[in-house]
Amino acid sequence: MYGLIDCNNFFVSCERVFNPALNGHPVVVLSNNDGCVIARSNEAKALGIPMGCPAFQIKDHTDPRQVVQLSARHIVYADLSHRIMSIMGSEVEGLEVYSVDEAFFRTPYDDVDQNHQFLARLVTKVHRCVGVPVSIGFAPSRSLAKIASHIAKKDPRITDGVYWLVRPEAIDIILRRTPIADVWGIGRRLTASLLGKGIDTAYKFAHMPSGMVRALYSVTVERTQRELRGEDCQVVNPVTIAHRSLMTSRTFGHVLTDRCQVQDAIVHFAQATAKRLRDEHQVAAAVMTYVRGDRFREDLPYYSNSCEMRLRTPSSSTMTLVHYALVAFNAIFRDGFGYRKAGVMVSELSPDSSVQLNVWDTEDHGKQRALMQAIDGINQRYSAHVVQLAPEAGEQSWSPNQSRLAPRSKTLRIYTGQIYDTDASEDCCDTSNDKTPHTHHSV
DNA sequence: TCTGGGGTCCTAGGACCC
DNA sequence: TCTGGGGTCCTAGGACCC
Repeated sequence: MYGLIDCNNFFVSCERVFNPALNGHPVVVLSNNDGCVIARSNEAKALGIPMGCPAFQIKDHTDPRQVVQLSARHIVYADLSHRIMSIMGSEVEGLEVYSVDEAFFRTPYDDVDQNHQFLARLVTKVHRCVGVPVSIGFAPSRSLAKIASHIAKKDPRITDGVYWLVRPEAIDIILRRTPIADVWGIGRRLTASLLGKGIDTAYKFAHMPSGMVRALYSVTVERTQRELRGEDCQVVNPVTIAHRSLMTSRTFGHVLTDRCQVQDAIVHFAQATAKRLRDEHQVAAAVMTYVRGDRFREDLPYYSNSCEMRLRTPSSSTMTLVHYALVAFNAIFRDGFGYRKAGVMVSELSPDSSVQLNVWDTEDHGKQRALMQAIDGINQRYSAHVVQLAPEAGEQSWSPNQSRLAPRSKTLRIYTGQIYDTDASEDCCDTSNDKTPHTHHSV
């Protein structure tokens, strides 16, 4: 059987770890540009604030002064996630980290009650050690475990945070109560299509003829259907497996028209992507740059384009990737338009241990690799951006807005040996969101 | 005034091959 | 008048996820 551990209101719960005064209040965490709501506390959900709600629309749902709005601090969330996954990894077999706040695993026992007791203790342990509340569901398939974990989270009668779906009669009852839109893998388009055919519950979907599902939709949808019938056939690609592509992109704090400013951003994104690639010990055979205008501004001409470059030899060198990202950028940049977002993506990744050198390639890859290792080493030893290839102005014109970072007094806390200092300067609002937690000393 | 940032997989259709 | 039948590979775009 499969279990799914799911953190409750994850980003909000992380903020509450560092500021317990937030408990009991409606709290939302905002996306990178303080744009939309990406996490809500139960109190915020009760006020009717939907997921993905643009921040400026919160007032449509409630008095915005009632709601604590916080800029996201993904570095902090990633660290807490890592702690939770470490605990899980040491307690269960076959942990598949599916996202920052979710992981599938194999339940350790054959017996349902034994599993239940074991997992209830695990819920308590994670909460006690990390401070983040979690829920666990378990069932014969991952899709059913997902439904079970939602029930564990939502139903207040489930006090120990664990819910299981194993007996066929129980599964039928729950599937009849589950709206088709709540099924994992059934998004907006499929929901609309299925509703049009009178399929409004997970139960009706599970009992459609398989051949019809396959013919109307795709193998993915058919797999989802089989999962609801208790068959284990979902192919999960956990993030612990190597990425197939990596992307760095941002919405700018405001519309940019100057070529140099957008180019600065591209250089920054390419550098960041190259570093992540090296951290994963992978190389890329293709680099794509894209730019686009502001899709919400109807008063400006909209332009959007992308260009992909193939590398002669797969690489993770910052110099190489920046070079190709800029060649692509120069191919698509047009004067006279406003730009609101841009990004760099690398794809066709492979392990860096097996780079096949191109006969016609004249670049010296050995030297580049040694240089990259040296730079990464210096940056790791000192602070993140001591050595950079391209000069970057202190204040980047494209920096996203992040005006709602938790105040320093609320974030600087000693936490099991680490000090988080997410807002280095007390007076000015530092918009850089790349601060890493520094380990100053053990406590 | 203000609308995120990553990822994955699948399918259809065209180019090309024998 | 009559105009094959498979294959494979690649790409763009759609749909989904958190």
